[in-house]
Amino acid sequence: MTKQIKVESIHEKVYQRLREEITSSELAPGEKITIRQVADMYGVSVMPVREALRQLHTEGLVNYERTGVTVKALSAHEIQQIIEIRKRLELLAMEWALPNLKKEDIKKSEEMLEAMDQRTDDDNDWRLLNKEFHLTLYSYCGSQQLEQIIENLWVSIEPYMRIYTSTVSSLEFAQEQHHEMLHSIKHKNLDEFEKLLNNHLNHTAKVILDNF
Amino acid sequence: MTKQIKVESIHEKVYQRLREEITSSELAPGEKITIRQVADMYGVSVMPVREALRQLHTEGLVNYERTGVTVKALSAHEIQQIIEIRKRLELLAMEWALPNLKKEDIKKSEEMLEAMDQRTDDDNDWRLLNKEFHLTLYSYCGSQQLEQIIENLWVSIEPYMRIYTSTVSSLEFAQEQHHEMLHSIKHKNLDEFEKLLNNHLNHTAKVILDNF
DNA sequence: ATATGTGATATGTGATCACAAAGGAAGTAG
DNA sequence: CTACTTCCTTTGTGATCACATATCACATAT
Repeated sequence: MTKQIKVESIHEKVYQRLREEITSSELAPGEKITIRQVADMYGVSVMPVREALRQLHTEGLVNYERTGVTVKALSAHEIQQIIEIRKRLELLAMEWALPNLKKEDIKKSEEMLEAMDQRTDDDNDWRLLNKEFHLTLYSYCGSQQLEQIIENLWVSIEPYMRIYTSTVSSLEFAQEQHHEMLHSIKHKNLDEFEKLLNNHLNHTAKVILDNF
Repeated sequence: MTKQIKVESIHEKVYQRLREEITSSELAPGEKITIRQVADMYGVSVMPVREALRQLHTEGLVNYERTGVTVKALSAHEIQQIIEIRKRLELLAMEWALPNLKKEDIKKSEEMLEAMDQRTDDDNDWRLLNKEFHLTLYSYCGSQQLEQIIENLWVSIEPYMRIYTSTVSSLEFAQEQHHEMLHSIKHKNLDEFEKLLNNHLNHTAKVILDNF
């Protein structure tokens, strides 16, 4: 038996790091990225940075322009569209996940929610937990492809979620909705979940767009 | 006024070429790709090939394994799931496209369909036209993101569409469905379109999976 | 003073070289 | 004859160098 060693290549690390910086808005939408600058900053050559940026470009997080690379900026309309797409796909994911969800899985999600209830004072913490909460539920859908698409959509609007999480009342309202959604999941009530999900995402969109 | 010159970089060309070879099954699912081999074949260095493969990897068309890169092979279940995702997203695309479709756009699609009627004897021709027919309609949806996702899904199962297009009776049946779908679009009847689209994709899935 | 042309800088792209790790082949011990 | 070890080949990865093009600044001419 060989112990699988996690060998993470440099371009993978750079990719993860850049992606984190984009989603956390350390690199703001529209900001310029230069390959050599990133390479120097991380103490690597330009090669891994190029591959990382190429991947981010394919995922739609950065734009290659005539000169330089910039962090992709979304219009209000695009954000609205992405949220609409999420409605459809996250419903489908839960549709597929429901039969696979065991009691202990739901129990785990409930605990996660309770942990989040205690973190409504820290945007950044809550934002990460929120992502984990949703994506964990969808991960039971049994489709790599669907999971991947949903995560990509999630990541692409994550820079704008700061607008959402910076409103304290939103977080507490969102937690209410989360509890209701999990309740509907517990009772395998997909129609109810659909309504709640749509409300949840409508509210998310509204808060973001009102403060855009 | 500057006349935008289309400067296509080498990695872009390699990407297009490899993607075409994969979707047309010249490179079969599971087949091994080596960077240097591709580089030599196209008379370029390994660099552009690496970037092209990285992009294809992000799109899910190739796998990076411990040694070598292979063309992604889908299971029957994955194909079924992708088609299910397509149902939801293509319905959404058409929902958004309907208000934007002008009479002349529909007229153009009708002409495309009629051209396809004459090509049911040539799988490959018909396959390309079929893709163009559908994606052109969706292109009016007004969402780059949605278009991109749909095209990616389309491309990822395209290698398996040969199974579908190699059945002559399928093509003629598909054409009937296409005419019906376009008819419902012409009359802005989204509910009807949804039914037809689902039937169309169910049939596609059935033919592929029966001959898998 | 403004506009145009020219040169310098910045930056993405491509080629080549070197390296490390994995897989396979061959040789040797039991 | 089998199994294990060793060496070589394959192959992806990363670094460095060279190049082309776009942008910007400055100078010069009208």
